[in-house]
Amino acid sequence: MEKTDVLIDFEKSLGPWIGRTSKMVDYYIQEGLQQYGLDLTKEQMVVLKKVNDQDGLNQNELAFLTYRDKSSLARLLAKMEKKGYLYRQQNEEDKRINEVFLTALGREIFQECKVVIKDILHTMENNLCEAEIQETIRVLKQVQHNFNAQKAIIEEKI
Amino acid sequence: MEKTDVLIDFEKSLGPWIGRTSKMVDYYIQEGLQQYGLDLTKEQMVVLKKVNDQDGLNQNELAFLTYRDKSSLARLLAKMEKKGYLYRQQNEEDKRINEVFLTALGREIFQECKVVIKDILHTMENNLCEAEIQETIRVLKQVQHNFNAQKAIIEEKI
DNA sequence: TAACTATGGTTGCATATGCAACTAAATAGT
DNA sequence: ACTATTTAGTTGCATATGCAACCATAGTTA
Repeated sequence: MEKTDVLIDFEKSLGPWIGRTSKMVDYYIQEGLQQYGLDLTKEQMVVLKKVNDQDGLNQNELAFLTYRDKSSLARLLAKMEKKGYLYRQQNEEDKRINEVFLTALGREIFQECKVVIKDILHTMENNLCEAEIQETIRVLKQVQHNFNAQKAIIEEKI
Repeated sequence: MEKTDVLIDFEKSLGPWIGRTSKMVDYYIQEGLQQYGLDLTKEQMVVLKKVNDQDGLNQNELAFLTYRDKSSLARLLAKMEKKGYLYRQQNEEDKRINEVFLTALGREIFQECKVVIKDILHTMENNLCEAEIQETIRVLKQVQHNFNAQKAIIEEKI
């Protein structure tokens, strides 16, 4: 009785559906990159995209923008640097800072990436109209807002 | 010009929003479990829940139901078994199969988990009405369906 | 100037993940 | 009955992750 109760609540909640769908998206991005023969993981792709959008960001900024811990970002950068997709340049004014730039190869790889991303996004949005998509994004933004608001409340108490 | 173009498309697409929201959910679940002093990760919680819902499943079934590789599931089970939350029992008929059961401790831990889950789901759905939530779930299901359909098309070609 | 603090980045550690190669057990096919 | 194939589970390997402790540089304060 109680068991069934919880089960039903759970399946009618946003949480599990968001998680599962996200996992699926990740999987197909990974597969897409592989099919195009790109030596790049999904996570590295996210970083590549951000650096492509904006050159010269430092590691902390990039970590924030890609929703990662700075240590995790540092390790992604190290791998991508090794592959020759980007390089880190110490800032002369403030020697603590590394600014990140794409190499020519990095820019090239990203151009190929875009095709994969476009494919995935296109597939995802089959049989969905623009209004449904935008409405869903609005709900997801609200969910994010709810978490942030909750966090603010908790921190206020401390 | 082209750069801005891609940026806008991307931010108006479902993909990134689903991913970010999912990451946020994961984060708050982890935090919630920690705050309640539960020695359990989010992934272990998912497994705990499935086993609680249905005792006696084998590892392959559990892997499928929790959307994981069987190797990943095996390692989660090993950790949870070590903590005494569950045990694996070899099937007598078919000695290849391990059936998974919760211990009394496992059931107890799960009861505490439920509070955390409920809290998170409740927070997520603030300022959203039931219709919005169900509509969003419908869209997410459609996205999953689209991926499966796409996969079927590709496999057909092989 | 010396000491404290804040900030950017790295490293150790524990966790989780998928894939591929493997073992052992069960089943099918000859 | 013997061989081949399938299936359940494990293990090695490479990747990614967050947290906490750490180092070096910069900025602040006494």
